[in-house]
Amino acid sequence: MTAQGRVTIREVAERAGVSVATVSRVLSGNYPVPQATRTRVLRAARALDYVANAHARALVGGGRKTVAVVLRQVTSPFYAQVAEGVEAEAATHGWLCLVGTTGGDPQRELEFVQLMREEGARLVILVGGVVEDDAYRERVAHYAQALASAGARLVLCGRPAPDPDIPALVVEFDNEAGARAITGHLLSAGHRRIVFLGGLPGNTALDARVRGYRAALAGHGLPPEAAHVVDCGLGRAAGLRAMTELLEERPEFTAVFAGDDMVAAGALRAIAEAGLRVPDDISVVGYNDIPLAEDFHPPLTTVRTPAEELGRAAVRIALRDPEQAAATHHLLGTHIVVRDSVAAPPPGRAHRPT
Amino acid sequence: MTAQGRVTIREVAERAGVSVATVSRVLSGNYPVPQATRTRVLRAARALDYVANAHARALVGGGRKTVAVVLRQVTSPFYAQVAEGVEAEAATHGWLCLVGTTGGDPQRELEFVQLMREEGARLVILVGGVVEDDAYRERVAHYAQALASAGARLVLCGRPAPDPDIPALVVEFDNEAGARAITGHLLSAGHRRIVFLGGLPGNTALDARVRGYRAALAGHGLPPEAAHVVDCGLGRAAGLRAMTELLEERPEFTAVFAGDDMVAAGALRAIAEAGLRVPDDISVVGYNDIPLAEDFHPPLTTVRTPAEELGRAAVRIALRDPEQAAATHHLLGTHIVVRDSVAAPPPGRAHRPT
DNA sequence: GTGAAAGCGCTAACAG
DNA sequence: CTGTTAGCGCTTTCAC
Repeated sequence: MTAQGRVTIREVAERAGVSVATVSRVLSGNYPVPQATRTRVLRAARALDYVANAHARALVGGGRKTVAVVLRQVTSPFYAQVAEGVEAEAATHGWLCLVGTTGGDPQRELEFVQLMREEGARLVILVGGVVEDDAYRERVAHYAQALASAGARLVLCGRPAPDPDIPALVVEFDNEAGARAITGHLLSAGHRRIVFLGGLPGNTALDARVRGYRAALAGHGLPPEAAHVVDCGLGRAAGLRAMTELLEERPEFTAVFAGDDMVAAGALRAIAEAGLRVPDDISVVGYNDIPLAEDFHPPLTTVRTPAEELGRAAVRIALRDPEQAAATHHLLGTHIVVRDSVAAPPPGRAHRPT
Repeated sequence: MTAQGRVTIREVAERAGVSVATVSRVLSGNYPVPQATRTRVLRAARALDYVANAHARALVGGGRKTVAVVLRQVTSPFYAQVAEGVEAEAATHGWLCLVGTTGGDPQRELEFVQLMREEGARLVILVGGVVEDDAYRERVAHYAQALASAGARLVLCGRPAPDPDIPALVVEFDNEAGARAITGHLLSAGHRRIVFLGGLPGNTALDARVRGYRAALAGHGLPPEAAHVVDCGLGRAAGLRAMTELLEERPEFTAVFAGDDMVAAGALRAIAEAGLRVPDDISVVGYNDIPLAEDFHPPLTTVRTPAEELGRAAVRIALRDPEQAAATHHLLGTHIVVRDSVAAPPPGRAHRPT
């Protein structure tokens, strides 16, 4: 059994001396029931500490609405904030929130989505950039179609819809604009040799940032060769390693644009270990403005992506207008938060040609 | 309906030209079925993209095992790690993991536990210290009893069992020992005026740390008045505010023991804003060793509490030996990780009497 | 007003 | 080997 000694509606009915139908009516509260019986039933339920069986309820149709979030990991500050946003907004609407993590494994993602179909989730939210290959497109198209045919909806947060007529709602940040802006900030400070640390070719979020970075460079009249992208991927460890190598091999840059704040953390550490100072010797900027970015040394100038708002928006939009929401694309804005990790390049190194 | 167009087992049966029982049997795989029919059924299920209805399954007994974690918030690095541990261990066992957040509100905690009872969760894990008052004790006793009578189990992570014979499993860190050790570390460096920042009277985790702090002081032959506990509560903002005030009013201390790493982050910032340096002017230690603690300025010396392991242990122990596990108390060890935020007190201030 | 009864989709006897 | 059937706990017509 689902639970050995669980109290059922029948026992409540017996104790209250009414039928199960009456108990159901009282508990659902969607049907007029005279005050007298009402209290009798309530008292019985209270006494037995009765809780309804959610599965039975779901089976017959009145189930609790469920939203599922799928992320790579909850320990990433950024993902955690998105999850919190989803959870908070879901709670607001009285929905239940399921969280699943995949560790970045497409197989586990698939299993989890399958599981959510079984559980009857009405909303499945996939969070985070991915490498967008054919396998991905096919997989997501399948999710969307399967979910849709069961009356559920798919939301992609920060990852692209594989096909415009796939019934999926896309909500993401304007990565390209954000990257363009922060690169512009570096440019304005006088930097010309800026390396982008943390590329991840195929990953849509990172690719967009790289695009924005290149666009800003070009917009400033710099030649395409001025761009220097290091494809080390994300994470503090990657940033630390890549920056260390870069410092040894080709230190002819004055600023670093890290793919996200964790990469920036690693880069900062590498620079410190090399005996250099930020921002005096090298300027560094990040992306996302995670909660502890201002506790880095020095406090990090970065792009603020309101992650919790992303999560909230995802469920809000999906719930607000189901029909219209499908197959639409929502872009959330970002802005720069200036702290202490950017300064003018050191005198001898500014404007130095390639 | 639970979902408009959801494919049911009956449709699969029809398409495969067998009975629903047969379909159920091949899908469950717990009953011998000849290869021929087996493939026919599988093919039909595949073609229809059938997924079983988890609620119907749960209703009849074969439901998926579910574990629920309840935490204050997922954006706290520490809680996030615990949640990740629970999720990972649950996934290992093929269990589903539900995450609920309360924002610290007992009312929401109660609602969530109720919800988990409805959902038929077999394991409910409450994470994080709380203020232990009569209301709390009563509430938890009720959870435990209700869960137990439904064949489910309650696990308290980092919070005390209200009563030894309440059927709840307790798994937590030895806060007192950890606090004693790190205070000892400060003492060994020569500090005698150490303030504990982040007390939260009634909160069992913090109270234990304060006890460890006092014990270490006493063990070093210092009088009880040497202890100075600032009850500012947890969080970066609290640490920042409290430290700022402290620096203005009573700067006669040489080291700070922050209740956790977030408080330490705030304290560090306050000290920097006051124009003082860590560890030259003031030493600072934290608690928990969150992932970014080494990116603070300076890298923070702190107590490592393996949070993910706490989460894993909670489910592992609960699952391993249900009978024995109930009403037992498990203490997980911690250790100091030394980084750069502690030094000897500045010459003029060491050993200065009260 | 309230009860009896028909399922929701599935599994597990129990027959055949 | 496979089909029939009886529920799991609940909501919801449909009668009384």
